[in-house]
Amino acid sequence: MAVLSVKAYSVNMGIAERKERQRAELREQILRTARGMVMREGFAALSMRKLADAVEYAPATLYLHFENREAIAKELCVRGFQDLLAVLEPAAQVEDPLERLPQLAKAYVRFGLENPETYRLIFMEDAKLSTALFADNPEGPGPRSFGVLVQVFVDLLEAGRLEEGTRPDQLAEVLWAGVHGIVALKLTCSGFPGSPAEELTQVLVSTLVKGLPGLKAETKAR
Amino acid sequence: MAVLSVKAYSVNMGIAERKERQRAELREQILRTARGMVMREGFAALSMRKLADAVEYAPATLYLHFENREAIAKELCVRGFQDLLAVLEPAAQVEDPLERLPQLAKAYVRFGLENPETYRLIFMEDAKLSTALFADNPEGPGPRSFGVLVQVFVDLLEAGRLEEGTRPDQLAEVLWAGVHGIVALKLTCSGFPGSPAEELTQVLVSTLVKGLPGLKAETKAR
DNA sequence: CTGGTTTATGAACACCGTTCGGTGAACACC
DNA sequence: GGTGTTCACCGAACGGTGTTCATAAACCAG
Repeated sequence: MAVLSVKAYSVNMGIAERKERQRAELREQILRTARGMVMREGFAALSMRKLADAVEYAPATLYLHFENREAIAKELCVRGFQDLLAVLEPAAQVEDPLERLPQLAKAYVRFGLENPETYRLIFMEDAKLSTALFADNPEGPGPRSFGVLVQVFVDLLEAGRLEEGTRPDQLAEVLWAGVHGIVALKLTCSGFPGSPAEELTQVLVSTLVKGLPGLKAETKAR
Repeated sequence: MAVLSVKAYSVNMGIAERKERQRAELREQILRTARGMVMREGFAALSMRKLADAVEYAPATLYLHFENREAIAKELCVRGFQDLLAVLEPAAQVEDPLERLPQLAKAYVRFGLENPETYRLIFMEDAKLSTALFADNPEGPGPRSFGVLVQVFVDLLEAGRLEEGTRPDQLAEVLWAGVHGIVALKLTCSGFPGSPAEELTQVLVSTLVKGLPGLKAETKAR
């Protein structure tokens, strides 16, 4: 009886494991397919029916794995953000903060321009999506990657190279706004012909660091 | 006969004028209603059917005045941009460029946060929409308002207060990216709790102008 | 083999943007 | 005044969307 029970238990577990695995596999396949469609045609072009067609299931089946379309978007959001984080990682390793800063900025902008649809999904689609990255989990990927930016200024501050009382978090947020602005404008206002994003990134960083080049504060200089 | 034809002509004109006027009025009413719906519930919630209901016409009638939904969006885009321009106008009048700069930035950010749905429509919805503001007309409202930003740095440069060879257009674009980034992040990443937008704007401007506060360039400061 | 649980689905609902053929009223001409 | 024409307007339809639900099939435990 006890033995039988153990056997049944182990068999159950094997079957349950396999089922669980298959379930996770299908979920993964759905996400992979969805990701491909979003990267190719943008999130707006991702329809549940086309997605179901692509994975060769009925549309209703998708709802056994995701609450709705937005849940898929959220998941893709998280994964896209992880990719962004991965791109930032190498730059974050640079020791000198003043060297690290332009590298981070450059990597960020490059990611945005090279993965436009992913970037749009993460940062430009819906406020509810980025919530999954920031508000939901306290130590989620969102705050963690923001921490990378903050660290630049913390390091500068701790080395006594920045004025005391300066707030690293504010500087980081401004930097973030700057690089995001560059990416967002390039992605959205394609009609406006400005300088290349790389140049702008350089100008942004160097101006943030050193201020306006050769600025004379006097009102009248003559 | 001649008189009759003149009379007919004048009557025709009167009728034609009235027709034209009524046509323009309806078009305007559609746009006003659409604008209200967008400002209240966002562009995504604007449907041709609801819009038709609101103006008390059949959906098909809307297509007698606009090619499609996107054409309405484009028109709303242009009008929203004019509002933005109007908000920027007073700040643009400030004489001292170094005083004008923070005022422009402040006005811009304020507009974005006070008119979130309008701002989203203009700058975050679709690349095709902003095309109507920039690429389409060479001296349209888009380039004109960008010129306001450029002017700040042109003035500084012409007064000899900026290093020669500095490119005002690039600085203006960076500034634009900065304020746009602040607005966009606040609108989209509402889950992320950062500093208030006004503070960020101040930090952005002062950092762009003066550089990092008290920065020491030496790698080792001890 | 039986009963119950999980998994998948077809059909439906309520929307959406857009098109098209028809209708009726206002107009122009004789 | 009668007649032909133009034109704003609309009902209905097409093909699409996200989502739900009852039904059926597959599976597995006892």
